[in-house]
Amino acid sequence: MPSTSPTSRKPLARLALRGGGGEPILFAQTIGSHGCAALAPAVVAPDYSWYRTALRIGERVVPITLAVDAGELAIHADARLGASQSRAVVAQVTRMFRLGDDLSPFYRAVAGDPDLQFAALGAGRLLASPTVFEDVVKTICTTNCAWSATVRMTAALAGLGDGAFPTPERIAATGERWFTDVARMGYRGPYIAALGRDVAAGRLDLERLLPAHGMTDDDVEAALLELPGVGPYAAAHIMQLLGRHRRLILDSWTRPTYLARSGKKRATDTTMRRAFARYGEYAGLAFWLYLTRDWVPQP
DNA sequence: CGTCCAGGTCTAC
DNA sequence: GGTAGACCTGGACGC
Repeated sequence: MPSTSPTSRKPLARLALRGGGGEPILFAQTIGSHGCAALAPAVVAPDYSWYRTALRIGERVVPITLAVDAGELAIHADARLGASQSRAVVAQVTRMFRLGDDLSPFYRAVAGDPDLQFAALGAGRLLASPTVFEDVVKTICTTNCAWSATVRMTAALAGLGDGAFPTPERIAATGERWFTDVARMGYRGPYIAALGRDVAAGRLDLERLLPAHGMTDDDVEAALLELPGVGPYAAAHIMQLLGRHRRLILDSWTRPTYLARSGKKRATDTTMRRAFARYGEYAGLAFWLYLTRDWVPQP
């Protein structure tokens, strides 16, 4: 982990910190947008000034560091790459930040909203992992356990992957005992092993859930709910990372946090959904930002 | 040392 | 379709 700014070397690429509608993107708010973004092999700088993870470019593992340089998103790669490999890095970073997504309709919707208008400065992009597979596995590792267990399980998984998150093939080639006995994932072990096998064998294509493939929210949710270990909470969480922002993430952290933020004594899931329904397709994003607005200091 | 539960899900009614 | 009970793990409690 670099202890100082990594921007001393020439970046591999620099991308505009603008979304698909020309709206601004705050780097710190994005890399600090949710807890999973900081799970291994990724590292978030304590002051949110850089973000580190590793990509797979063909057969290679390419560690990258992202930071803001002269108002742009600078990508530093700890490896010498050819032109097509560099393009692959840029494509994956573009996907992680979902630079093509246009959040400006959401920003217009929160204008004048005392709770959420802060977001229009460039918050609300929930950082995705390099692959949907990584986000699905990590999300399953958040279920029914303390956050410390999520950190432990995902760190063990990252250790399988030569520096990057392990491929489905690598997981498929690992005995199921490893997940339970070494990674200590309990009953989640068989779920993760089965996911790796199904993706590696081509029976399951998680990357098709990306917005580019034109599926409806309902279809994506149904496909996610088919996955072992993915229920309503996990599906909503993964959908947020896919840029599908309608579903509210409802779990043992968001529910009490909503009460604390709103000052209400109690609120059912239906009450919370109704309270954010006016944000339409951004209801889940509005809910998440309402709960996490003070995570990263606002500029 | 036992019980409870944490960023839930699955199976069986 | 809605609701108990079980489920790995390990840290936080109460006794």
